[in-house]
Parts: sequence; structure tokens; C-alpha cells
Amino acid sequence: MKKYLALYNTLVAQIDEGVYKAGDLLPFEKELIDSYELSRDTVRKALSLLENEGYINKVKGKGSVVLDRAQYHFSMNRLTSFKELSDKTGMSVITRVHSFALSDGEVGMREKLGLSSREKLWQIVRTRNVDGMTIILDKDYLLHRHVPTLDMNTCEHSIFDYLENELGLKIGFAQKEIVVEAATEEDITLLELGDTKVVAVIRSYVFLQEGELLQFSESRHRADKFRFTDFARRLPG
Amino acid sequence: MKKYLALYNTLVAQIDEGVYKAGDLLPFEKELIDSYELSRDTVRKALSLLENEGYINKVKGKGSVVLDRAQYHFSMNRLTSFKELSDKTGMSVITRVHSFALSDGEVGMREKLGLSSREKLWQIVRTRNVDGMTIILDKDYLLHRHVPTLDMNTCEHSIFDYLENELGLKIGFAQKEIVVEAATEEDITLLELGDTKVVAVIRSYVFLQEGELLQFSESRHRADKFRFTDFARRLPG
DNA sequence: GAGTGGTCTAGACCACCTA
DNA sequence: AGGTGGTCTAGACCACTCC
Repeated sequence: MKKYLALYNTLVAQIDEGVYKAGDLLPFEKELIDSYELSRDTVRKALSLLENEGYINKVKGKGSVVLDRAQYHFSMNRLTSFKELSDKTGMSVITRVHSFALSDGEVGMREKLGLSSREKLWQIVRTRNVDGMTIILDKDYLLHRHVPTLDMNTCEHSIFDYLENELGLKIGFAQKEIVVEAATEEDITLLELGDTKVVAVIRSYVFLQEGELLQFSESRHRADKFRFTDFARRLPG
Repeated sequence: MKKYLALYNTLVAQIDEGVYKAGDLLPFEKELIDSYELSRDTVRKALSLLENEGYINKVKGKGSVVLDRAQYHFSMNRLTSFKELSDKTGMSVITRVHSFALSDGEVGMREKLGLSSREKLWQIVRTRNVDGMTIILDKDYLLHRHVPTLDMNTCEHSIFDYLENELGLKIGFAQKEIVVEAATEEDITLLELGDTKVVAVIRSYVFLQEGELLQFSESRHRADKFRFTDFARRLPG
């Protein structure tokens, strides 16, 4: 639909298929303008997206250099669902739902999230078995206000899809933090931890486009299987 | 100099000073255009930057909502030097240089970085004492090709500044990864680790604007003092 | 000098929110 | 209905790279 996104997607597809390899130059702006019949700004918007996503590096006076993206494959720079991630990486992922129910949240959680004493939360506890090993314990808390109903089938597949496509919620942005913590009894049991009684925890606060809190999540990873990657740019100027 | 950066900087300053608080609306595009006498695209470029940095959330038909940035203070989303980070957060940071010398790198490193057998590396080992506690062990490797000379004073202060301002190197982007590892003897000694013999490691590969590797770094953190925060947006579309 | 991307401008139409 | 941000276009000048 949107022209700059269409161009972005075709260029991403071409890079993924190897039409342009690491070190190659993408067609110049002028060439893209002519061959796709777009204005310069539209082409530049698509290229800026590619740059922000770590696909290319634009160099003044030279062109857009394709980067080696093989090493960035597990990037969690963006807000993506677990499902998208496993689809792209081709890992075999089995999700097991341990519980889902309306609750009051854990102690102190209501205060931390700034919720009223009435506000109920959906609590969902799931484990992820990746390539034959249970390595992640996901604990999600969804605000009942935004999510009136929820079922087992949704929890087993993609809650993200459900929120966006079924409920029409518009997810805007998320704040994440990564810390290392001592394993709880729950971690030890569900993740079959061995010697190292330590987990890496990704906590995220997911907000709707208007800035309202939608969800709080804890993703607790076996420390020995944990890897987080990030792509960073220098600020312009 | 650049108009959109000037506007970005003044708006950042105003948000930091509390002129606009979390939940407030920034002046509308039209108002910024008129009061600063800029074109719409220039104003939009500044606002896009603010949005990408997590300062605001733009909502169609409504305006630019200022986000609560207090919680994001330790953001390492961007490529910033340790010095910048400590300047902004007001923490007392003492850097101690343990060694710096030209070396061949550690075993396997040359292969991993794709370097020729001739290529020499500057190896710099430093610890960071934050608010009275030594919590980070930084091991940096700079390619000799790009950095002919280096001295003690530079290592104690900002290598980043030296590379950019003295040598005129143009840093483009970095790939980072975070993993949790068992502590080495070096970690235990230098970081005065107690019970938990585990460290959080941020590895980064820093590239120049043209895509050449400049630096490889390992930042090894006491697990109990480690915290990494990240701001993520949903892709447009 | 020719070609590249970076910045800036002016104007148009659309989709969305609020009233 | 009026205002907002989102997209798209056309054209200009500049800074940088490469030959």
C-alpha cells in the first residue's frame, strides 16, 4: 500500500535472497527513483528504514553499502512476537501453557505499574522449548481493561496476533530491561536448571500507541542459553 | 548548524528541564514551523529523531506526547561513550587502566574478527569503579591499522573522543551482544566477586562509516549490578 | 568534474482524532 | 468540521567521494 514500505520490503527480500550481498552497493537513489517511478523523498524514506534496521550503511558520496546481516539474525531490536522470531530463524519452538487466569498480580506489582486497586490482570505462565530444551519461562500480565477475554488456544499460539488483529489494539512501543537474577524455585522446576542457579530476565513494559500500559512481561531465560543482540547507530551530527 | 538537529537539541533540553512533562503534548508541527521559521520536513525530521530516541510518541490526529523518560535513564540504545553516560547520569565513575599494549589478541580472536596474521591490535584492560564499587571490567581491542598511537592519558579518559576528534575517525555503527558467562580468574580478581561467580558480558563490534571494523570490546559486568535497558518501537505498517 | 547522499523548502492530498 | 500527523511530490543547494 504505502510506497516507501513496498520499496523497503522488496529491498529487504532482495537482500535476504542474496541479490545484493554484504559489501555490495544498493542501486543509487537516482536509479531507484527512475526504475520504481518514485520521488526522491519516498526512496530516501525506504533507505532510511533499511539503515535503521541494520540492513545497509549509507555513505555520502558513495552509496548504500549492504551489511553482513548473518550475525544479526537474532536481533531483538524491534518489537516482534516470539512467533515471528521463531518463524524467521527456523528454530523448532514448542510453547507450553502452565496457567492463565485473572489475578491481582504479585505483591508490589500493582504499585510498580501504577494500577488502581480494582484493576485486574490476566496472568499467563508459559515455557518455551527450543530445539528440544526448555530454556525460557514467560510470565505475562495483561491489563483486563484492554483485554476482556482470553483463551487457551490464543495463549498457545500468538497473543500478539490476537491483540493486534482480533482486538484491534495498536501497540506502539515497549521499554525493556535486562538483568541477571538468582533463580526462583519456579525457575528451577520449570527450566530444569542444573548447576548455575542464575537466570537472565528480560522485563518489558508494552504500551499502546496513545501511551497507555497494556502489558508487563518477564521472560526468564536459562543463563547458559541466553543471548541478546542489538544494533546501534551513532546519532547524526 | 543543521536546523533539524538544533531543533531536536532544544526540544530535548526542554524535556529534560521539565518544560514539557510526561503526558504533555509538544507544540504541534504547525506551531514549531511558525515559531522557529522552518519548513515542515525539517520540523518532522527533528520530531522523528525524538520519537526514535524514545522521548515522544507521535499520534496521528492528536499530537506528540512526551513519554516518561525517567525510567529509561540508563538507556544504551545508542552508541555513546562511557564518559557521556556517566556525565548524564551524574554517577561518580573512576576508571583504572590496568594495561594497554600492542598485542596479537587472544586465541581465536584473529579468526573471529577476520584479521590477517599480520594485523596487530591495541589491547586495553580497564576497570570502572561506580559509586565506590568496581563493577565493570572493560577489555578493548583496537585495530592498529586505524589507531597508530595511543597513550595512558587517553585510556584513562575517553578513547572514543580521541578516535573521533583527534584521529578524525568516523564511527558508524556497532553490533552488540549480551550473554551471561562463568567468571574467569581475571574477573574474580579485578571485580572482587563474591558468591555468584557469574558475569554479564556485552560484546561489541564497532565499525567505521564505510563498514570497516575498528574495534572489538568486551564489557564484563558484575551480574548483581548489571542492568541494560532498551527502547523498542513497532515497525511502521 | 561528475556523481553521490544530506539538508532544506513549498505545496498537495489523505487518514485519523476531537469536537 | 477543523486540526492533527502521514505520505508523496518537485526542485534547489551543499558536502563528500572518486576518477
